[in-house]
Formats: sequence, C-alpha cells, structure tokens
Amino acid sequence: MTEATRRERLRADTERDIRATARALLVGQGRDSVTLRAIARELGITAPALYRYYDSREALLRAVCEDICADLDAELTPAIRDVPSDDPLGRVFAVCRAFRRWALAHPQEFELVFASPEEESVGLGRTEPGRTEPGRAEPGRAERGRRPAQDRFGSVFIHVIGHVLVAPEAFVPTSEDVPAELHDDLVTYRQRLLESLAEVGVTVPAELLQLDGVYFILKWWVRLYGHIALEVFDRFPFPLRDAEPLFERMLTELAVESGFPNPAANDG
Amino acid sequence: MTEATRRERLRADTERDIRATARALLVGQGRDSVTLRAIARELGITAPALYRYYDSREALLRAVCEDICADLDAELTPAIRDVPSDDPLGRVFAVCRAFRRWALAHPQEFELVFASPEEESVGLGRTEPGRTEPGRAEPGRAERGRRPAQDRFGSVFIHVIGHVLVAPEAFVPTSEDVPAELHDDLVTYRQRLLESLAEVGVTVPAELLQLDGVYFILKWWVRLYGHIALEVFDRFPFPLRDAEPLFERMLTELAVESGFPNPAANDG
DNA sequence: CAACTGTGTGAACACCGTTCACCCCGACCC
DNA sequence: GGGTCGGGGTGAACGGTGTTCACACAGTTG
Repeated sequence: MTEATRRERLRADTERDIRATARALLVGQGRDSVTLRAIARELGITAPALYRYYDSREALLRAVCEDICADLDAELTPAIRDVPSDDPLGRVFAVCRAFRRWALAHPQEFELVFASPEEESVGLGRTEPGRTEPGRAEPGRAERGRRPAQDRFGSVFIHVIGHVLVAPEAFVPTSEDVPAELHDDLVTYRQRLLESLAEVGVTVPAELLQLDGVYFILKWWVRLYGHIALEVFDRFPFPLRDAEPLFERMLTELAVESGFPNPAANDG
Repeated sequence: MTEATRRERLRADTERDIRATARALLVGQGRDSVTLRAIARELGITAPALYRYYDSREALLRAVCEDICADLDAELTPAIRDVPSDDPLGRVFAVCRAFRRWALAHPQEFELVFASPEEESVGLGRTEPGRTEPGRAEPGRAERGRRPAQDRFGSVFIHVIGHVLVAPEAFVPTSEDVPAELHDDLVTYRQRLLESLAEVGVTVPAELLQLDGVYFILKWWVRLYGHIALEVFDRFPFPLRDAEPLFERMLTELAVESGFPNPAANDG
C-alpha cells in the first residue's frame, strides 16, 4: 500500500475529494445539480482540471455510483452482524429494514443507483465512426466496464444474502418449484453467489443453496425493491400516511413463507 | 366545446403540438434531450415562445407526464375490455401484462412517470422571498397542482382496477386481516376508488370492496411495480436473460392467492 | 378608427460540458 | 548540477442550455 508514489497518493486523494464533493452536491440538491463547475468551485480548482481524473461527467457519476454502493454495503453489513447468527430470520429483517431506512434517508442516491435505465456511453461513443469494432479496444477501462452499477450493487446484495446464509440452519425454503425457463439463469446466479462469497472468505456448502432458494431470494428482492422504490418515489396509488406498517407486514409474510410460523419481530 | 374562440383553439393546438414534440424527443433520446430549444426548433419557432404556454421546462415535463398517463390509461383500458367480463382473473392478467409490455416498450416514459422523486417547484420558487405565503396565491394553476403525476397515475390504476371489480363475482379475497395502522389510509383510498369509479359511470356496491380487498390490491401493486421497474431499469441482482417467466409466475401466485386454484392462463 | 391582448422575436445573461493551447512544477535521468 | 518529460492546473473558447426582457406584430375588441 505504502509503495505508492507521493504523486499517486496525491492523485488518489483529490480523486476521492472530487467524488465526495460530487456526492455532497447530489445529496443536497439532486442529480442535476452535481455539475463539473460546481464541484471544481467547491474544491478551489477549475472545471477542466476534473478531466485529468474522469473522462466525462457521466464517468464521474458512475464512480459516485460505485462509492454509494460501497457505502451501502458498509452500512448493511454491520446491520447484520448486530444480530446473532443463530437468528437468520432476524438478520434478514435487519438488513431489509436497514436498506429501507437507507433508501428513505438518501433518496437521491437511491434514485441514481437503482432507478436509471442504462449508463453505457450515452450519445458520445458514436462520434468516431472508425472505431466500430466491439472487441476489447481499451483493456484497462472497458474490461470490467459493462454494467458497473449493476455489478457493484449485485455484490452488495450478494454480501448481504451471504452473511445470512452462513447461519447454522439455512432459512431459505426449498419447497418451491422453479420455472424451467429460469433454470439456467438461476444456476448462473448461484455460481456467482458462491464465488463472490468465497472471495469474502465465506464458504457455503453448495447443497445448502438449492435452486429453490435462489428463486426464493429473487422473488423477494422484487417485493423488497418494489416497496422501497414506491416509498422513495412516493408512487403508491394513493398517498400513504406511513408505509412502515405495510413494510413490516411484508416482512411478516416473508417470515411465514420462509417457514417461520410465529415471527418474533414485530416492529423496528 | 365549439364555444371556444378561434384563438383558444389555435392555442390548444400548439399546446398539444408542444407536448407531442417534447414527448417524441423524450422517447427518442431520453429525458435530458427534451430541450426547450429543440422543441422550438422542431416546431419552427423560438424557445422563448414556449413560455407563453408553460411556466418552465419543469412545468412542461409535468404536462407531458399527464399525457403519458392518459395514454397509458387509454392503452390499458381496452386490454381489459378484450377479456370477457365473466373472467375477472383473465382481466387482471391482461392489464398486468399490458402494463409490463407498455413499460418495456416505453422505458423513458416509464422512468419519467414512475421513478422521479418529486416534481414540486424544483429550486425556482424561492427566488422571490416576498411570496412566502403558502396559501393559494394562484388559484387557476396551483389548485389541483399538488402531486399531479401521482394523482394522474392514481386515476389510471383506479380505472384499471375498477373495470376488474365490476365483474359478476369480485375476485379480491377477503380473508386477509389488514394492519390496524393502515386502516385509515385504506378507508380513504377505498373512498377515492369508489368516487373515481362513479365518475366513469361505474357504480360498485360498497360492500363489494371490503378493506381486505383494498389491502390486497395495494400489496400486489408493490409486486407488480417492483418487477416491472426492475426489468425496465435492468436492476435485477444478476443479469436475467428473460424475465417473462418470472413475471408469469408472479401472476400465477396472484391467481392462487386470489382463490383461483387452477389458473387457466399460462403464457402471454 | 383606436386600444388592447395574445403570440412570437432577438438579444442578452448566467450557466453548463467539453476541448484546446499553454504553463508550471515536481520527478526522473544523465 | 542540468535537462527532459509528463502530470496537473489554467484561461479562453465553442456550442448548448433555461430564462428574462424589451420589443414588434396580428387579431380581437371597444
């Protein structure tokens, strides 16, 4: 780590400062307000200097996305650790509640990460018609550049689920029959789950995570995301005074469907 | 209707042209590309002329939002009518599938309407510190201006659900117990549902729509929205080759929970 | 006819992302 | 030491943006 040059350290510092400033602007005044000139102004430099660090505003926003995901990860993980590992359902509840709380407290960041269609070179890459080859032209950046936000968030979700799965008894039920058309995708996802967990040092026996379980997780991610996004964007079909009871009831249903007949947790 | 002045008709025409052009730009090149100057260019006028019709770009976008909702309504309603009224479950399936198809075909419009935090006077109203009174200063515009997008969409949802509810036998189950904290909100929503249905000429006996049913609808809106938003934004925790089986399975579960043990519809 | 009102214009302001030529200073090599 | 080189920063500039304002013109209204 300390092998880095002085220059490299300085560069990394300002790079971090830039993203932090951008994020402060995002949180404070919304996505449209995170402006290259505003960032530069805040840092006491000029806007073109930022191009020494990021290729474009869009690239900067992508980097901010990754920072947000890292922070979300860092916030959800301890929320799990606070619950004893012999209470897997409690851990699931904890991470779901923490995710909701985070989303409500950081709506702008939630929107940027979880509700933007696509991030790949919006209207810029086509200005040079010569480079039509889809092959890996720039190995350094483009290699892992496909769907960075999704990958980054995928890892958050994987971490979270992984920490729950290491409970002494797996909580995911195995009574569902998965749709045949989803089989291949689910197998791929289970592979990624196990690999990603192994990276963090968590080894899960493969037979613990059956395909039914993966399907179960996927289905519940839909409900979790649906509720939180609706609440953040205030898009319930009618103004809901307080959506928390609805959320807690959803968790109760999750508990029931998981095979826990009498959930102990009632409110957060 | 024909009582309108020639001037008024002309004005309404260009007003419609403006929104149509804005929407074409939105569909073709994304939200950021719907620019006052681009709209004006397309219409052969100059940008400031648009201010004779809309107070700001944000106001124009709001109007576009309402147009989108109206179109969505116009697209979902016939999707229901095509299914015989003695097949309420089939109608629900039809409208859910139509909504998903519409969202996937119009991602930009879906994002604008269903995934934007708030629309109320973003950073403009505070420039004049003198008008700090929150009272109804401008009766004409501000009167029904609160949460126009939500209201507008709420009506879409209400219409859709309403047409399903007029089936000879109500399909919504009544076996659920609703959370006590949600009681008041659900009562309010049921009221709005019935009122809005009455406006369209559909009279539903009040006892047909019990509070359990409203709660049931709300819960399923969460799942429907969650799946569609995830698919449109491509934010499943892992790349899903084809999300349609997952969607169809969700509909099957809806059928089961509605009390239809053996759903006849299998794929769209 | 005159007055007024609605509609459109062109110039202007402040801001934006991005590019370019330039400059300066620290790091490196000889 | 001196020389080179390159990364980081600058200011000017280009084209674009939302928005405001004074002005002009047509159509309606008195």
